[in-house]
Amino acid sequence: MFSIGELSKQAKVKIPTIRYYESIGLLAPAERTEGNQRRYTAEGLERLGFIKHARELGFSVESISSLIELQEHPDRSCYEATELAETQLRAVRAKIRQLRSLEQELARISTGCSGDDVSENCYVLSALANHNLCNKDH
Amino acid sequence: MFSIGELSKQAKVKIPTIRYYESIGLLAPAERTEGNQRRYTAEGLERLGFIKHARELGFSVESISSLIELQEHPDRSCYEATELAETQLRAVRAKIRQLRSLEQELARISTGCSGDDVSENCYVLSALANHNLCNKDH
DNA sequence: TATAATATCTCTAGCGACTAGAGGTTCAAG
DNA sequence: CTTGAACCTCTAGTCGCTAGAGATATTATA
Ligand SMILES: [Zn+2]
Ligand SMILES: [Zn+2]
Ligand SMILES: [Zn+2]
Ligand SMILES: [Zn+2]
Repeated sequence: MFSIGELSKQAKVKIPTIRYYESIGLLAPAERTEGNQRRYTAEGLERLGFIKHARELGFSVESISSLIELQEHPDRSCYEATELAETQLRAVRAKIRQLRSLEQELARISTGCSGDDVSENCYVLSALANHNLCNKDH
Repeated sequence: MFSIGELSKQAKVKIPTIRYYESIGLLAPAERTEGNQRRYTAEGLERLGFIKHARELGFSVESISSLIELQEHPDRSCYEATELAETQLRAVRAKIRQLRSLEQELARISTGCSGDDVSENCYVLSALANHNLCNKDH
C-alpha cells in the first residue's frame, strides 16, 4: 500500500491528474486511510500505467474507459478493442496528412521573406492574408 | 455595411466565433446600428479572412494578435512575423515527428490482433498495458 | 401600418484533459 | 510531541471555440 505521491512517482503521472482520473471514473476510487488519504496497490499502478500508455498513444479518455471495461471482462470478444485501435490509427494518419499539408505551406511562407524588410512588403503577412497564394487545401 | 450573418457566410466563420474574436480583442469592435447590431465593411471581412487563414495554418490566437499588430504598422520591421512563422513551422514538424512515431506503434498494435479473440488474449490490450512491447519512445 | 418570421443581442455554461492555487488536515521522522 | 512534508477538497483557469436561453431588432409580407 503506497500513497498517491509514490504512485505519481512510479507511474510518472502528476498527482492532480491521478485525482482527476478518479473523479471522472477512469480509475476506481482508491482505498483510504483512517485520515482519508488514498492508498494504492500494485494493481492501481498497473491500471494507471495502462491509462498513461493509452493516453500517450492518443486515445481519448472515453476510449480508454471502454478498453478498461473490456480488460475487466477477459471472456468478452476483443472486437471493440481492435476497432478502437484502428480508429485511432486512422485519426493519427489523417492528422499527419493535414499537418504535412500545413508544413508545405508554412515552409513556403517562411522562406518567402528573410525578415529584414518592412511589414508592408512582407511575404509572410501577405501570404497569410491571401489563401490564393497557397498551393494546397488545408 | 453588412450584418454579422453576412460576414459569417462570406468568411465561412461561425457567428459565435466572430463575436468571440471581438471579445478577446482579436477583431476590433464592430460598428453598431441604432438597435445595437454589428455592421461590417469589406475591411472587416479582410481582417477576419486573415485570422481564419492563420488559424487554419495553426497559429495561436496570441501569435495572430502580434501579426495583426505588425500589419497595422506597415513601416515596422517584419522580423517578428518571420520568427513567428518559423516557430510555427518548427512546431508543426515536431508534431509530425511525434505523430509518426505514434503511427508506427499503433499500426503494429492494430495488426497484432484480428479482433476475433477474447479480451484476455488480445494483443491490443496487452500492448497497451505494456510499453515494453513498443519499439520507440513516444 | 401591423404582424410575423428571421436575425441578432448579451450572458452563461460546456467541451477535453488537465493544471494551479487556497485553505485546511494527516502522516512520518526525529 | 513537535515539526514539516505530504495530503485532502474545492474552485477556477487554460485554449479556442460552441451551444443555449431569453430578450430585442430588423425585414418581408399582408
Ligand atoms: Zn517579412
Ligand atoms: Zn492557405
Ligand atoms: Zn484482440
Ligand atoms: Zn509504448
